[in-house]
Amino acid sequence: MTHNRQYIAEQAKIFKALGHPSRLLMVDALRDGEKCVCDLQALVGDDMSTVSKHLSVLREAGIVSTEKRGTNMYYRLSLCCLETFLTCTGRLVEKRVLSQLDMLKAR
Amino acid sequence: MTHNRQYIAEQAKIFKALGHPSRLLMVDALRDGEKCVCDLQALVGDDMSTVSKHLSVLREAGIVSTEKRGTNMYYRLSLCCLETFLTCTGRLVEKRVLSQLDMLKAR
DNA sequence: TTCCTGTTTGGCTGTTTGGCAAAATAGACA
DNA sequence: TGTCTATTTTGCCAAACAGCCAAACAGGAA
Repeated sequence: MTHNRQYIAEQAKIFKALGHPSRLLMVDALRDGEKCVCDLQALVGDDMSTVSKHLSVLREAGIVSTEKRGTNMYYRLSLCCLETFLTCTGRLVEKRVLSQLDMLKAR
Repeated sequence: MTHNRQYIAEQAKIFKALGHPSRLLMVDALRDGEKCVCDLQALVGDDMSTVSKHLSVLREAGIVSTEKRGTNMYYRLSLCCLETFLTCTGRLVEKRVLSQLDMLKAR
């Protein structure tokens, strides 16, 4: 075992925060630079209040950080190492989709 | 944006599965080799049925795979690239804990 | 000051999750 | 065959979550 339970629980919080389609979509979008809430709202299409709540989950997990400039609040990624992992989980998803296609063909 | 929504949703499922302390604890333990359900049950301490349910979540997300040998069911990690990401989120957690300590000291 | 705009918070509802206990299942082995 | 033993499934309840609307808030502009 690598870490103790407290440690694990904190890390789980990070994963949990990433474990929602809207949140992951926003995080993914933030990979190419900061965005204001309005941008992200346009991206996911939910109610503004819903988006804001999702963002606060990401913020509390330490995945994004914020800065208010002028009238807007800008969110940017503060978890740097997503890149490789997203690539990896992406591959897993692809592999799974492919094998499901195989199963369909096999019937 | 890297992927489409379906893609993102599938990836989110992976993160969501990792986003529970017991599940992450088990996944972490599986990093040094396969274990049977009884081992994992001893590790997390929950009811056997609860552990089994957690494991099925991990299995459906494609994070672990299973093999029945003799009387036991063995679980092993099938998501290979956790290593680096866990290290990274671990660092984030550490940094956060440290800054919380600073805040405590500053009072 | 008031108004406007972008964002967050509070409250409500329906849905999902986590956990235990009990029942069901699948093999192994006598 | 029957009986263990390890695991999964089912049923239930409480707690947490997701989403919307409305209200509150903060800062800039008039």
